[in-house]
Amino acid sequence: MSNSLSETGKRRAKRTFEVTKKDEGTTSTEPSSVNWEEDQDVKSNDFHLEPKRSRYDPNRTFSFTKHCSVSGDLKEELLEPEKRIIKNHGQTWPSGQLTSSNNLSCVPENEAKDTSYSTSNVEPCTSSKAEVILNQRNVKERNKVNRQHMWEEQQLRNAMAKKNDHPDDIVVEGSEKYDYVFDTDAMIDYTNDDGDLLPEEKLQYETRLEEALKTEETRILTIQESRKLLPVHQYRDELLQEIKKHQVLIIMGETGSGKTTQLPQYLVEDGYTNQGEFQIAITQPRRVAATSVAARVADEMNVVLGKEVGYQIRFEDKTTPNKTILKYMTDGMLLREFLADSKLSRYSCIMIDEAHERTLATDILIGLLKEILPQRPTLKLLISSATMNAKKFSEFFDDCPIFNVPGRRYPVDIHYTLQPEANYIHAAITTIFQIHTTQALPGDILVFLTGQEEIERTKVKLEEIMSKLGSRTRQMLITPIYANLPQEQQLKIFQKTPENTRKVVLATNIAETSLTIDGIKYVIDPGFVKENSYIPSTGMSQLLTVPCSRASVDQRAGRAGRVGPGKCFRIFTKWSYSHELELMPKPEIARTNLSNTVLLLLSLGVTDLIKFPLMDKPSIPTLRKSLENLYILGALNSKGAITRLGKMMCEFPCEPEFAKVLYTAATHEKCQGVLEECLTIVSMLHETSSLFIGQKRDAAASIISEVESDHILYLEIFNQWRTSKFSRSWCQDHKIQFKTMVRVRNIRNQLFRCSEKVGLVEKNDQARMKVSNAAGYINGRIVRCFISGFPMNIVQLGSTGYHTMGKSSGGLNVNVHPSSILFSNYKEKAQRPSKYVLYQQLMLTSKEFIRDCLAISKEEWLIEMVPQIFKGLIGDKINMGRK
DNA sequence: GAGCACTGC
Repeated sequence: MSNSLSETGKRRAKRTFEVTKKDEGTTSTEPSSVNWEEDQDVKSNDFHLEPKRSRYDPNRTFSFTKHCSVSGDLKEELLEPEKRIIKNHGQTWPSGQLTSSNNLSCVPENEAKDTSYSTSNVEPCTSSKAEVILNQRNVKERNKVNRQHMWEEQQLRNAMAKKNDHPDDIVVEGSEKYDYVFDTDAMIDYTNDDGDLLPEEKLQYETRLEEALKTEETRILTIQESRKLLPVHQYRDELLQEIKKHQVLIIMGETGSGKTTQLPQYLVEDGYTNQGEFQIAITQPRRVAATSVAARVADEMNVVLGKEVGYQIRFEDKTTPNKTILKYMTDGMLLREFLADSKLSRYSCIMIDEAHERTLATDILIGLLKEILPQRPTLKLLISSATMNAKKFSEFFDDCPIFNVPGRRYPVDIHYTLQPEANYIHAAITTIFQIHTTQALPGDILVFLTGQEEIERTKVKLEEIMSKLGSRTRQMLITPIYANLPQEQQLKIFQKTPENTRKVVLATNIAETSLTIDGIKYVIDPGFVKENSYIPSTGMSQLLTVPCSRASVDQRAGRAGRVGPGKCFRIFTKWSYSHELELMPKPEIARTNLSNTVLLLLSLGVTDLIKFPLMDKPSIPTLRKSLENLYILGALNSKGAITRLGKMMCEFPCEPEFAKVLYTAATHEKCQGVLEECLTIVSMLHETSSLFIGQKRDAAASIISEVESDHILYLEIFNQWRTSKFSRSWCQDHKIQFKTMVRVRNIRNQLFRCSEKVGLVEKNDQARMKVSNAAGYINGRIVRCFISGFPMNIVQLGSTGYHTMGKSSGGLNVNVHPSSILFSNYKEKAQRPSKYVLYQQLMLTSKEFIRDCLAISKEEWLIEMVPQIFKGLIGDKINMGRK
């Protein structure tokens, strides 16, 4: 085993050298280099590229250049191995938290000097399976089992002593020994070549190793054992005591501490479920987290998923009544449970996980929970949060205690640019090539960009440069990832990187929290993010590129340290990090439309919205706008109290505007009988951003030749798909994402069941018998239903194009987005623009765009459906025209 | 003639 390892090491070392040499003189095709400053707080442990003199100067800066000029510092590195190890050792692992998964940290300090040299020079991620397994063993056991290992160490010590005797032996430039020292894997090679093992000793060694491996594997597979290895384990009793003492406890812990999986089990063991009488709920901001964690905990507890341990997310309830004691769920799901049981009486304990992410649902949940705590003195509340805002949570819950559980992560070196870079994409590309040409494989690169367009552009640039470089560098696998990328292409990032290739992942902040990519060693972070915010005065959203918060860039950096020590290159200055960046991202509640939330709170009996406890209060204009919207929809009466219609809207898992559309479709005398159609359109509208593969118009043309609105196109798409028996091939033929359509179908089914529950289906069926169902009539009725749901989203054609209506937001000029069917109808087919258009989204990107548009062909429908708004508006206009 | 970050019920 060691032999093959050393062979690889040798080969790799050789290769690295050659590439470095060959690359000289290719500067013309290369972008210029970026200068980097290293973070003062975190010292570099194995970065070979700094100038020699400043090696241990914490304030140093260095230039990170493409050409791997191997200078004297390499020698120094070799001569001072212990210094290196000690630095490594004390880096990020809090003392007392040393665990067996890192072979550096688990060695006691005095032992580290002697033993770690060999292991520290074998990158954990390049090791063979056996190495990996052995590395997970704690050191005492390792020494006991493997005397051969000690022998190896002795050989290494001897080797080092020899080297120190003749320091001048190490000549770097052009030396034959160069590749020997350049790649640290070669150290293993030395041990074995120098070894004079007798054949029987060798055999003995190998048999022992085999045995050790086997027992090790079984040990690792023992779930109960591995549970004990998690950092949270040693705090078990202390935690349970604190929970007993206090009603609310903030758990401050980083990823990898095991709190999400272990803490709920401790609570069960401590009797909080009282033999199945009570449940414990653990909320997560994302569905995948809820399902995957539940599966793992079921495994650990050795029960069937869905019985004692289950999960509940939208469209999927994997719990068993009277049996499930641990329930993992999305935060939105628990929020909706308040509607059925406002005391949450079936739970003895609720854990809000990842609360620092501050999703809207989390914020509302903890507000509601704070209110019911006095009424439920036995209810325990655990809030788990990252370090940065644990204190804020504690203050919110009347200074409740904070319990710190350290995490488990590898160290990540942070590098900053010396000056701000004007073009961060250019700088990112340069950095990618700096890493690619100078750093050993394996070690994939993750680059954080802001959006789809930027990612695609960067991908093209990278491919251009790679084709110019040709065979002079190693292969590069460029994989984009963003939420709207079709599923099949998304899966590419999880494929194993081929031999002698470096994977470069170009990602949006989907890679920040939502998904984890193995093998990432380098992170490049320009420090920007696209942020959506809501402007209540116009009802418009804007999507702006803004600097990330410090919490976000730290989270991104952490992505480099999941499999082993990593490096993060930030394309902004250290000064900017500490002076310009916000500490935390803006919570969702401060930048979103709150109609839905306000309606929910009102239906739960919260009448004073201003006094409702929230960590960050939404702005008064946002609240006022929400109340106004709800009043126009008829969800509130003139006194601000919730109406029957409002209560019904709450039942629907969608925006109240959509619920109003469905209500109108089933009940309004002018447009009854189109509930089916409206259910389809409403469901489709939830998923339009990831519906098409490629251009929307191409897909549209293959489905329907003439269509007057996006809404009718969506209806047609779903109907044709249904006719094809929901087939995958139909989707492929028409460039539609199958996965998205499946989601649409799920949403539609759920909304249908909901409509059934509140009696809308029955009313609709009765009406349907009486009215004409010719296509033209149906379309007119659909338009009217949407007018009643979105009376504020209607624009009027004026001399300068479309502008918004209404008293407060009137007069804002907007553009039909080029992705809309209306755009091509007007511009390409030269159809006469409709005088009024209803839109689903008004968003400011490069211009004010309206998306998903519905042409309103008859002015009188406006007055007919929402007279309280349009009688005045349209009447006024006519009068003004006469003057 | 643009180019939408990410979640959730």
